[in-house]
Amino acid sequence: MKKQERQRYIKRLLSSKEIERQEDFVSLLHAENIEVTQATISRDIKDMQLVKVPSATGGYHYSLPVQKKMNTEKKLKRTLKDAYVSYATQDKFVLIKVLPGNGPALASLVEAMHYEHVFGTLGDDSTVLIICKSLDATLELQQTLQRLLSDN
Amino acid sequence: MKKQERQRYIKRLLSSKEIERQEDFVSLLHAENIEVTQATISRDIKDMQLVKVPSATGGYHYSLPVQKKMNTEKKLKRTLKDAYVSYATQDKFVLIKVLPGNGPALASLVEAMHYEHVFGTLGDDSTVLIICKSLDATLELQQTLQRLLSDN
DNA sequence: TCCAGTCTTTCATATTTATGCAAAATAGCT
DNA sequence: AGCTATTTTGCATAAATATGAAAGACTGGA
Repeated sequence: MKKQERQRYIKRLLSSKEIERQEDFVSLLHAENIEVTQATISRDIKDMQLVKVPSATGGYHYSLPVQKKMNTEKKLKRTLKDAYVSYATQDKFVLIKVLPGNGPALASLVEAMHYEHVFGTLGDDSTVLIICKSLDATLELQQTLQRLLSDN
Repeated sequence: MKKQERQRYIKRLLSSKEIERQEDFVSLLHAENIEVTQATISRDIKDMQLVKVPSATGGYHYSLPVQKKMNTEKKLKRTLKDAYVSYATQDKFVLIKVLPGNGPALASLVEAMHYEHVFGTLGDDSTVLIICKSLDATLELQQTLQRLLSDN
C-alpha cells in the first residue's frame, strides 16, 4: 500500500518538524525518497483531517485533528492512571515505571500524541523511556504528565 | 472596540453555521451589518487561532482551536462531575439540575463548546436548559453529556 | 485641538490550497 | 495473464488564504 505508507510518514513528520506549508511535506518526503505533488498532499490532509493551526508565535503549522488528539489524550490518561508506578527524570530523559505489560501501550500512546517536545519514545514490558528535545522540554513534558495523572 | 466585537460575532457564527470559507464570514457578517473584507477575516482567524477542519463528510469548516476546545471540555467535565444532580429531556430540550450556584458556570461552558447541535443555553442558579436544533441533535447532545459524565 | 505613536483595515496581489479531469497504478476477477 | 472496475496520482488551474504597503482610525499626551 503506497498511500497508507506515505500517510504514515506524514504523521511522523508532523511530530518531528514544524510544518508550515503543504510544500514542506513535499520536500520532506522527497528527502525520504517519496515523490509526491502538493495536490496529493492536499488530499492526504483532507483524508487524515489534519488542520493548519495558527500558532501563538505568528506562524502556522499542520497538526493532528482535534478529535483524534482528544481521544488519544483520554486513552493516555486512562493508561497512565491504571498502570503508573513511578517516574524519574535525568537530563533529557523521562523514565516511567508501569505495571508489567503496559510499557508498549503507554509508549505508543505517548508517541501518538506527537508532543512537540518529544524526540523519541521507547517502551518495554514495564518501563517507558521518553527522550525529550531539550531540558526545558523535559520539564514541560513532566508537567504535562503530572497534569494527566492528577486531573479528573 | 470594533475588532473585539467582530471577533465575538465570529465566535457566535462558528457555532451556529457550518462555515466553509472565509468569504462566508464576510457575507454572514455583512448580513449583520458588519462590513469587513476577507483580509481582515484572515487576520482574525490567525488571531483567534481558528482552524479549517476537513470534515468527515468531505467538506471543510472552520472551528475553534484544539487547545481551547480541550481545555473547555475538561472544565465542562469537571463541572459536570462536581455539580451534577440529574437531568431530563423533552422535545428539543435538555434540562440539567445542578448543585446551587453552578448553573451559570455550566451553561457558559456548554456555550463555549459551540456544539453544532445546540441552539441556545441558559443557566440559572441550579438549572441549565439547553435547547437543541432538532430531536436528533438532542439525542446526540445527551450522549455527549453522558460520555463526559461517565468517562475518566 | 493637534500631533505622534499605535493599531486596524483595505486594496492589491503573492502565496497557498483544493479540485476537475485525464492518465497511471492497483486490485479483483476469470 | 488479460480484462474491467476502482483507486490514486499528476497536471493545470481555479479557488481560497495570507500578507506588504498605504491609508484610516484611535489613543494619550502637550
